[in-house]
Amino acid sequence: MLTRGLTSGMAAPDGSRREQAKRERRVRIVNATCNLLREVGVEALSMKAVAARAQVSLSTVYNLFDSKQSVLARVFDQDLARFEALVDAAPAQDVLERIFDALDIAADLYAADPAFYRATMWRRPAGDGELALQTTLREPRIRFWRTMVAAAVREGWLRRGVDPAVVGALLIQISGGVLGDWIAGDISIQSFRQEIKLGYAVALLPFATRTAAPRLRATINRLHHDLSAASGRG
Amino acid sequence: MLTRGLTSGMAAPDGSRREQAKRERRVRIVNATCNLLREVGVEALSMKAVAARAQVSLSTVYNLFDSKQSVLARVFDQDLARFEALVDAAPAQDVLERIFDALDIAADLYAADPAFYRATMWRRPAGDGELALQTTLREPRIRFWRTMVAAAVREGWLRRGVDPAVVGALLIQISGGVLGDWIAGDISIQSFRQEIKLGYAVALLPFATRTAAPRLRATINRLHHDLSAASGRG
DNA sequence: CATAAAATTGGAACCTATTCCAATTTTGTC
DNA sequence: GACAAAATTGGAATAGGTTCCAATTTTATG
Repeated sequence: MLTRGLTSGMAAPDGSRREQAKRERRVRIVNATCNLLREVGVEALSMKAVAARAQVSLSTVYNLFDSKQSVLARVFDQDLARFEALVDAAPAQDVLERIFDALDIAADLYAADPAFYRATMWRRPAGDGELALQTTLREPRIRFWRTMVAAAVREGWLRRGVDPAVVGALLIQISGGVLGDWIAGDISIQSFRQEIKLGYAVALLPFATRTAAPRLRATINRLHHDLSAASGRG
Repeated sequence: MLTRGLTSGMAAPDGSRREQAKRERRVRIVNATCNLLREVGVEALSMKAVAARAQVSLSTVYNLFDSKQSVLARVFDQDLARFEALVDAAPAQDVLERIFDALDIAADLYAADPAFYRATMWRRPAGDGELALQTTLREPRIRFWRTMVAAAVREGWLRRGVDPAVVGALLIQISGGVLGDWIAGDISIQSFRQEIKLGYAVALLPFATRTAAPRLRATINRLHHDLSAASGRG
């Protein structure tokens, strides 16, 4: 004991083979979860299957993660990071445009991999254990939209004095609601795209400056018209 | 077989002692579920406990209901019926007022029995089985709000040509989002009341007639101010 | 009342998530 | 290479939801 170095009592340093091996196992587990999610959905996703796919024992999964939930949380983190990278890479003229581009990017992702997102974003029918996920998903996404709103205020699209937290919360509520409709199978990805943009335009309008308001009003009128036509036919 | 009456092969008629006994058992099961929900929350709600409380065997529960989920669905139905009755009974001057009264009534219900609503409305952290509930809850609630919007159009608060389905969907999305925040514990019931009203006012404003718009704008300004002050302090 | 259909019941059985433990393997350090 | 700490592993054990079944009770009908 007397001769132990500074790391005594702590885990081995990050660079150690041991920690690296753990990291790799965690990655394998998260990837396995991703893939299984796509293949069988959340409902049928068992920890045993995850362990097998990751070539790791069930015990190890519980060693490296607290619960199924926390494995899924990593999956969501990865997905959000990917989304944010795509939004950053998009060639938008201004923040207002970037906001609506982001919605398109999200819709593209969902459309490209519906099984994954349906499985991922929401929870099962009844049972036992689905709220935390919502929360897990919500937090980092709130931060994203609050940042966007703050930027929109800075750029003069939203009035000075608008609280990014308040408007950001509104946006999240809408995106969550529309996402829920899509996941529940109530609406097509096409309607998703229209409804979420309509919702965002509506949520921003009361806080818009004279510069932004006409653009938002035009968006609202166009989307309300399109959606109305669709709901009329349906 | 030859002498059997018209009900052959079918369940006994509704008035029969048999059907009535079944109905009573179903009621006992739903009530037991309600009470247990309040006492222990969803997470700890077991079908065994429900059966015991309802003085029925576990097998009987599964005889009369498909799953835990469908028992919970009945609980939600009852709750919605109660909510609608309260809204109907509220002494509102006009539909616009009735809409915001309904939000207050909902908030009152939640405030009066947070354990029940937290347990009821959303689902658990991770686990297995929570989407259907969302859907179960959503459908009848969409109908409610669509009806309100349609009435608002009829009374001249919202412009003719506004599609109740489209605006109703927006309202549901907002209420679901704010409810989620409250259930997740992110906001107080006080903020809930403010956020949901703000959201509704925002959602209605772009579709409002000249009569309604000033009222909605005033509501938006007031609530944004209040919420902004709160978020600034927090 | 007798008999058949309909429900209820208790219990076994299966599948999950999660925890615990003892045995074993891997890694870090001397 | 030897020794100790750290992880992994397999398997048992607990709990809950759900299904299945055989035995029993209740209800409907003659």
